[in-house]
Amino acid sequence: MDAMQGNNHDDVRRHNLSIILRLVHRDGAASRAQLTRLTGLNRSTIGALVAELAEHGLVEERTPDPTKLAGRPSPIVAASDRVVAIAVNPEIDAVTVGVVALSGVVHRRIRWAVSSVPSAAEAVSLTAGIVTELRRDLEQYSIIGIGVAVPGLVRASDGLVRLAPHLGWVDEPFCDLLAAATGLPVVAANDASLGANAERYFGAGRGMTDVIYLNGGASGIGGGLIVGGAVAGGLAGYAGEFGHTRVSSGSSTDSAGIAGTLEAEVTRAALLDVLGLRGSETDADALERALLASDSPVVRAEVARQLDFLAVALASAVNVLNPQLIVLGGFLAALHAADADRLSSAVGALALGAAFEGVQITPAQLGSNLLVIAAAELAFEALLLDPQTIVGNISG
Amino acid sequence: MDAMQGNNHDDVRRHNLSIILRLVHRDGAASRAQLTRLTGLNRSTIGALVAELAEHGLVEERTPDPTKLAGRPSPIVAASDRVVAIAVNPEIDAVTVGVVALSGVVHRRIRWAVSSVPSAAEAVSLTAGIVTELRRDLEQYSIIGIGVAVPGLVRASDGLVRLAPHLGWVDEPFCDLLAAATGLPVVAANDASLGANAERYFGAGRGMTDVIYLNGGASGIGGGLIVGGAVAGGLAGYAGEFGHTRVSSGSSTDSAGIAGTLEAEVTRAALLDVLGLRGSETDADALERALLASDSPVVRAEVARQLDFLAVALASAVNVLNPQLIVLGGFLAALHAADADRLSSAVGALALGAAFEGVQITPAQLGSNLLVIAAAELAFEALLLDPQTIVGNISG
DNA sequence: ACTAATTTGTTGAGGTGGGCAACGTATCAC
DNA sequence: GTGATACGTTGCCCACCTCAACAAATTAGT
Repeated sequence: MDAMQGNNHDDVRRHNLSIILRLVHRDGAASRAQLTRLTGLNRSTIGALVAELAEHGLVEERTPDPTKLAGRPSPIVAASDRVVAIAVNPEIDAVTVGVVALSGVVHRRIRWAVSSVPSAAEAVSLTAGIVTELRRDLEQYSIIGIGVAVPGLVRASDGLVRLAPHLGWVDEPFCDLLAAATGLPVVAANDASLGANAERYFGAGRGMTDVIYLNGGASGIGGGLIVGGAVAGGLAGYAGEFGHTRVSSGSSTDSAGIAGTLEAEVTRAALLDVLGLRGSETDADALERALLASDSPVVRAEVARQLDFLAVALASAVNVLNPQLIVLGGFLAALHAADADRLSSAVGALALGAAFEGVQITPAQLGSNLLVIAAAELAFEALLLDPQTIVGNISG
Repeated sequence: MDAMQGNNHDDVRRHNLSIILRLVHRDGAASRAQLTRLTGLNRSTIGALVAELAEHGLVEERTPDPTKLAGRPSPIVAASDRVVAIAVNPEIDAVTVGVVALSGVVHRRIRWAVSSVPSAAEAVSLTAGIVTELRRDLEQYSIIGIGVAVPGLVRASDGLVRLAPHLGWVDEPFCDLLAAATGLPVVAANDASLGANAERYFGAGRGMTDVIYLNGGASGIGGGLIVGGAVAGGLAGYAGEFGHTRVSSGSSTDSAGIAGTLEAEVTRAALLDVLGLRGSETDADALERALLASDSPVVRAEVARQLDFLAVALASAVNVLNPQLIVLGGFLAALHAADADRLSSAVGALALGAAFEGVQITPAQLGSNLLVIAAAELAFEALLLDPQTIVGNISG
C-alpha cells in the first residue's frame, strides 16, 4: 500500500509540469492553445508552466505556425533538442550507444562491434569510453542519464541483470558499474519490455493502452506487455517472456530447456534453413524479402507450421489479456508478412470471439532505432515524472 | 491520451478524501495518527478531511483503543456500517443478492433459487423485487448503488453482457434494465475479474500488486488478473480467460469449441466422476474432503493429470506476467489441496526460474462471500474515487 | 498524587498555485 | 480600415495544505 500517498500543492505543480512535458515529448510539439485543451488547465496556468519548463531548458517556444484560423496565433511548445539521454544496448556481437533528445531526435547511434561476446565488465568499460567521448561533443547539451536495454531478465528494483543467457551474464550489477564509471544515473530494463513501450508511444501502438509485443531474435523470442496503459513488469520486472509458452507436445527444447515451447518451435534458424540462407548475412528485411519471394512448397509449409504455433501462443495471450494490438518485431514480422491472413485466422480460431474482436496484428514500426529510442525513454522517465527536481541536478 | 489530465485544487481535495476513505475501507479502521503517517499529510489536514467524511456519514470516529503508549490517544476512524452497496450475482440455478457495508460487513446474503436458467429479463425483475424488499428494511442506510458479478464477458464501457454462455445470455443490457427497474446506479463486470480484485484486497492477496486468480466452476474455468496493482480488464474488459489456454494436443473441446484447452482437460466433472460423486450434491468443500480422503489410484492419477495440465497454463501465465501470487478458487482449490507440491514443482519445471522465484500458489480465502464482496466493491468504486460528489447524490 | 515526557488534536496564520475576468494583441475576413 | 475571433498577459481571489504554537490525554517515574 505504498502508493497511498496524499497530495499537497507541490504534487499538483509537479504533476502538471510532468503532464505538459510528457505531452510535448510523446506527441510532438503542440501549441499552448492545444495544451490548454488537452490538459483542461487554464491558459494562464499553461503559460506559467510552460515558462517554467522553458526556463529550465526543457522546452522551447517557437513562433506560431500559420494556421489559417482567425485569432491570435499560439506559440508552439516543443521538447528540447539539447536535453538528451544516452541509450545503451549490449548484444553478443556489438554494443550500441545512442544519443536521443527529449524531442525524439536521435542525434547519434554508434554500433561498436566486438569480436567476442562481451563480459559485463568489458561492456561497461567500452560503454564508458564511448560516453566519455560523446560528452566532449555534447558540451552544450544536458545529459539526463543513461538507459540500458538488456537482452535478458533485469530486476526492476535495482537494475541487476539476473540472467542474460546469450551474453552469459548472471547477476551482473551492470547499472551500478556503469553509474560508477560515468557518474551518470543509470537505469536498465529488459529490451523487449522497453521495445513494447517504445512501439506504444512512438510506433505501431501509438495511443493504445493494451498492447502485446513479441520480438523474434536470432536466439529466441522475447516480449513485453502494456496493460491498462502501463508497462507490465510483474513482481520483479521479468514479465513478457512469451517465448516459453507451451504450444506443442513436441520434444524440441528452447534456450531454457523447456520442451514444446514457442521458442522451440518458431525459430529464425528454421526459416533460414528452408530458404537456404546464412543467418550472419541475413537481416530482418532480407529475410522478409526472401520469404515473400519464395514459392517453394517447403518454405510455405514451414511458414505455415510456424505461424500456426505462433497463433497458439497469441491466442492464449489474447484470451488472457484482451489487447487491442499485437506488435510483431524481428523475424516474427517477416513471418507475419509472409502470410498475415493465416496468422490472423488461426488466432481467431483459437481465441474467444469477443476477446479477439478488434485485435490488430501489425509489424513493428521503429526498425533499427527501436532499442535506442526505447532505452532513452527509460532514462527520460525520471525527468518526465518530476521535471523540476531532476533538472536541478544536471550540469547543463 | 485521455488520461493526460491536469490537476487543479479540487482534484487535490478529491484525491485526499479518496485516499483516506480507501484506506479505512480496504485495510479496516485506523487511527488518525496512523492516517497521517500512511498518507504523509499533515495531521491538521487529516483532521479536516476526516471531519468532512464523517459529516457525510461515510466514516465514524470511535473512542481510541488503549495502546499502552505515551501520548494523547488518537481516535479510530472506521468506514461506516450504514453506507452500503447491493451485490448481485445471477447464476444458472439462483440469483444471489447481498448487502455489503463500506466497513466490509456483509449485512445480508439472499440466495434466491430458480427452477430454470433465468433469462436476463427474469433475473432483472427477480433482483428488482428483492431490492425493493431490501430497501424497506434499509431505510436508515445509504445505498450507494448496485454491483453485478456476471459469469461471462461484460463490456467494460457500458456493462453490456456480451456473452454469458451458461446463462445463455447474448448482448443483454442487464445493467441498463436493472438501473431502470430500481432507479439505482448499476455497474457490472466479469465475476472472476471481480473475484481476483476481492481476493487481492480482502483475501489471500492482501496488499499484492501482481496476482493471477483462477476459479474453477461447474461449467468452466474463469480468471482475473491484477497487474501492477490494477485490475487488468484489457481493451473491452474481457481479460482473464485462462480457461481457453491450450495445454494439450488432445481433441476434447471446451465450452467455446476449442480443443485441448485448460477448460477441456481440467474439469470438475472428471474429478466427481472418478470419485463417484454427484455434482449437484457436492460443494467445493465436500469435493476437497473427498479428494483428500481418497487413496484410490484412479483418483490420484486423475488429480495428477489435471494438475499437470493446470501447471502448463500457470507456467505460461507466470512467464508472461511474473506475478507474486496465484490464487485458486472453486474446484481448483480442491485440486490444489489434493497435491500442492506436485502443482508447484510442475509449474516450476515449466516456468523460467527467475519468473517463478517467489511465486506463491494458494487457495482462495473469501469462500462463499467472495462474489458478494467482489460485486459490492465494484459498486463502491465510484464512491471511493470521489466521496464528495457521489455522496451528494444519495438519498440517505 | 504529582511531574515530566510524549504523542496527538486544535487553532489560526501564512503561502502556494490554479481559476477567473478584464484587457491587450495578433491574426483572418470583408 | 473595421469587426470578429482566438489567445497571451496581468492582477486578484480563493481553496487548501503546511506550519507553529498551544491544549489535551495518556504513560512513566518518583
